[in-house]
This record gives sequence, C-alpha cells and structure tokens, in this order.
Amino acid sequence: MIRVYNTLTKTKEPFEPVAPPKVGIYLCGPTVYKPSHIGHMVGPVIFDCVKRYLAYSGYDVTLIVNITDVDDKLINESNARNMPMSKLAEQMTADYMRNIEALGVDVIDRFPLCTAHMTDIIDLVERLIERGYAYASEGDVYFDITKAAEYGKLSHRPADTLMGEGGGMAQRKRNAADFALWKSAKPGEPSWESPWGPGRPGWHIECSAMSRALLGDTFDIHGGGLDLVFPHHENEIAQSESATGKPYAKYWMHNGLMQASDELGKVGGRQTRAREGDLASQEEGKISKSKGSSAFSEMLQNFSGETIRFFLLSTHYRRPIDFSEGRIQEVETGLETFYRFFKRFERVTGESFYSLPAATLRRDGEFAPGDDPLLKTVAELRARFLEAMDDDFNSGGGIGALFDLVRILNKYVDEQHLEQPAKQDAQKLAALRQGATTLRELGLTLGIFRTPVEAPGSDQGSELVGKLLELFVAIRTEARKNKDFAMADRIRNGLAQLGVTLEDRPGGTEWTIG
RNA sequence: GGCGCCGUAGCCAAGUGGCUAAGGCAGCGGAUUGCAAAUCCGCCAUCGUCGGUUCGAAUCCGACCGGCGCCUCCA
Repeated sequence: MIRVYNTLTKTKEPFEPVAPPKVGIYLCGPTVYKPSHIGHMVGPVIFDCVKRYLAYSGYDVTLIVNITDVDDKLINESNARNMPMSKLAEQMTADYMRNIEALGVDVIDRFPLCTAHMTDIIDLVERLIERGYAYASEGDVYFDITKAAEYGKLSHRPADTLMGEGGGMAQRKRNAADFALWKSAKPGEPSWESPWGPGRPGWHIECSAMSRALLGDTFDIHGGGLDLVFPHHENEIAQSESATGKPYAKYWMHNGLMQASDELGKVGGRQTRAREGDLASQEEGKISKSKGSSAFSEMLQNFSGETIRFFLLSTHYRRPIDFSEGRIQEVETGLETFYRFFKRFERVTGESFYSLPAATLRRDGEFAPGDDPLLKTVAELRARFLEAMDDDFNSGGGIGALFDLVRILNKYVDEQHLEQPAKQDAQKLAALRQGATTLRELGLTLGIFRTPVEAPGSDQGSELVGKLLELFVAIRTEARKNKDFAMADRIRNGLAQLGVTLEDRPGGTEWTIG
C-alpha cells in the first residue's frame, strides 16, 4: 500500500484515489518570464517520478503542469526587453521544455496555458461572484476572505494572522487579505475582455480554473514547492471549494526547496545571507546577482540530465536539498558504478542492459527465486526498494537498495568467474539476467537507466582515433605477452595523459575516452 | 513578532519506539592484477545538548543551542 504525506493533515495517509484506477495530478508549473534554473526542475522531476511509480503500481495517471504565461513579472520583463509578452512567454516556455526533456521528464500529459483558458477563468470568477464569495470593484474582482470558513486549513495558520496587517491596503478591497481574482489592465498592458472590463487573471485563479477544466472539481494530488503553500495553494482551495462546494485536491504534496551553495546553482538571484555591515559579502551578493541565476541549460553542459535527475532523487522530496557542483560530481561518481556494471553485463551476456525486457507493472516484475541464493537476495532487495517507494516515494531509500543490488550482481560475476566464457553456464547467466532485469525495472520507476547516457562534452573520437587506439592496444598486448612491462606501461601512461583509460580484463583490454 | 521545518560518521543521506543505525562520496587495510584500473571483502557513527516518559528512544515529550523556511504573486 502506498502512503502519501498530505500537507492538509500533516500526516502520511494511505493513498486512495477518488476514482480508482484513475489518478489526477496537478502540479504548479513555471511562470515563463526568465530561463529556468535548477530550482524549477525539482517539481517536474519529482512528480514525473511519482507518476511513473503510480503507473507502475497499476494506476491510470494523468499529470498536468500549467504554464503561467500572463502575470506581472512577465509584463515587467517584456517591457524591460521591449518584447511582446507572448513572445517572451513562448521563448521561455521553449527553454523550460528543453530542460525538462533533458532530465527525462516526459510523462506530463498536458501543459495548459493560462492564456488559453480565459473562458474557464472568467466563468469561475463569475460563479464566485454569483455565490457571494467575490466582489467586483472598479474593474478588479476580489475574493472576500471572510466568506471562506476554512481559510487557513492548508497552511495551518490561525485566521487572525491571515487577515492582513492593514496599512497600505488597496482602497478597492474590503479586507486587507482579500486577493485579486481579476486585475484591470492599465493602459498598454496585455488584456482580455471580461464582464468587468479589460484585464487579466490574478495569479491564483488560473490553477483553480485549469485543474477543474482538465481534472474535474475534485482530483487526487496537487503538487508544488513548499513556498506555494501560502498564499497560492491556500487561495486555490478557497476559490475552488467556494465555487464548487466540493473538496478540491485530496492530497497536497509539497517538495522541499533547493538551496544553492555555489554560483552554478544560484537560485532565483536570491542572496545567501549577506550580513549587515559586511561590505565584502554584500559585494559578493551583487556580483552573483548581476551574473544572474544560472540558467539550467548551462548546467546541462557539465552534467548529463540523468546525473542531475539522480541527484534530485537521491534524497527525500520533502527535504530541502543543497545544490553544489561538488555534490553533483559525487552522485555522478556513484552513478558510474551502475554504468560500468551495464557494460560488464553486456560483455558477459552479449546482451545490452538497455534492451532487457523489464516489467512496466509491479505485478509483472514478481518472480519466483526458488532456491537460487542470488535470486533470493535480488527479490529481497526489490522488496526493500518497493517498500521505500511505497512510503511516501522515498527515492533516497530506494536508491540505497539499488546500490546493494548492483553490488551483489558484480559479486556474482566475480565469484562465478562469468567474465571467462569457459566458466559460463546457462543457469548462471539466466540468474544474472534476472537480477539485471530487476535492476532495470526498478530504475525505470525512477525514470533512470532508460537509455545509454553520453556524458556532456564526451568525445568518442573519430573512426581513425578508434583504429589507432586498437593498434596501440594490440602493440601493448604483445609487449605484455613478452613481459615488456616498461613498454606496456609507457603506452598506458601515455594514453592516460591524453585522457584515454586502458583497463585489462580477462577478455582483453578495453579503452575509454574521457 | 506569528506559523513551521531541520540538526544521524570527514561530506551527503535512509531510518521516526525494539534485530548488528541502509546506501553514496572521500579515506584506510586486504583479495585480484606483471603493475594498475575496475570489481569484491573488511574497517570507519550510539544519532546537536540537557532533562523526562517507557521494560526499551536516533525515533515520543520539554528546555536549550545551532541552521533554515514562510508570513512580501520565487518551483
């Protein structure tokens, strides 16, 4: 049974969809006014993984990620760039799409645009006015906070702290904490026609309108970053439940926020605590800021999408995660253990790890280990992985089981001497293959080990380079045969200087570039 | 000020009442290797501090110390 931590109740609850086997998930997506940074990738990767795991568990999952393509920040940025808002949105959306694709995020079913749902939005606002939850005021429309009895139930804040501090309150509002459903357009601003005059939607209403249009009045999981709990999600609940009289999302899942601890990962231009009066650190802050938050696309030049994905999944999604280049390099080193095993598997069996027919459904991945000690352990580790994932998608714990799995498979190849063809037999190879297939099956639920990964900037060289290397290897093999180790080492060291690694194995010498 | 989160080995991190506290990175010792690389084996933590509850706590409660978040349209 899968259990999910629900922000609404602050507990882990058994996952029981509203209308099984269907599961609807709505994730708050990006406001497309600037290139995405690593922080924007956390949600997509996590919920991509959540969908994969739920689908693997037998659910029929629909995952929606909205694109906010009209908003104050977009208006400001498009003015600053002297570019139409729609064009800016288009460019930044394209950047976002490239980035999530590089991370292997490709199970999102729909990316609704706010601007494409104006009718739904306006309908919802009208409905709220009709029901007495909202009021029009000089071209704006506000939600009347005092009408939502349960306001504050998600963020668990006492009502009196949510009623605003007064001062600076817009004249048009009844209560300081009332929030805009519709904002009238100032001259020159992009606008849409509405019963209250030309304007644009407030920030919160689009999610209520689009989730309702695509997933219905009540759906299963609503996700987003922890920073959205208040006010955004609190307001969504107020809007949707007031408009429909039905429960909105059943489970609220919030991911922890990325903390940048070096320049590459700098999030949103946020400063890492510049102490008061500390000129040096303030200067540093300015430099960082002027350089801007690093675009995620830059990071992809240094690391593969799979490495970054593995990094994001290596800890629990609710925990804040520290980003640094060193951190990512560490997980990359760990990932390489898997890649080496995949190559080894292919050397031993002649079969590509990536073409193993892994089960896509949990029940199909079950197998009878019989008396085989290897398969018994494989089955245990599989169970451990699933147990971790069942417990609120604990991918960090699951990855631990994966490392154990690859180790026992390596050990099996060692102990059974499977790298030597003479020592192979069909039964042992079948056991190894079952273990590798399980490894792939579990990796796929995390969205990893799908296809061979090429490290960014890796250069496998031309055909000529390949042939030259083969020649060097052949010469060296002969030298080793003749016990001319000085020559053998000279070749290996010389190639190492050029970035080519030679490894001597039972079946011959293997070379890799990079 | 209000609400909340976190503090597990050198670094990262799983575990949230009971077997020997997962796993990764780094390090050390060993097997293997002509030597390496890779792989495997072994070593490396009593869980921020203090107090309490309990037969029993890293896990529950309290205080304190230390990090951090939100309350201001950042995912």
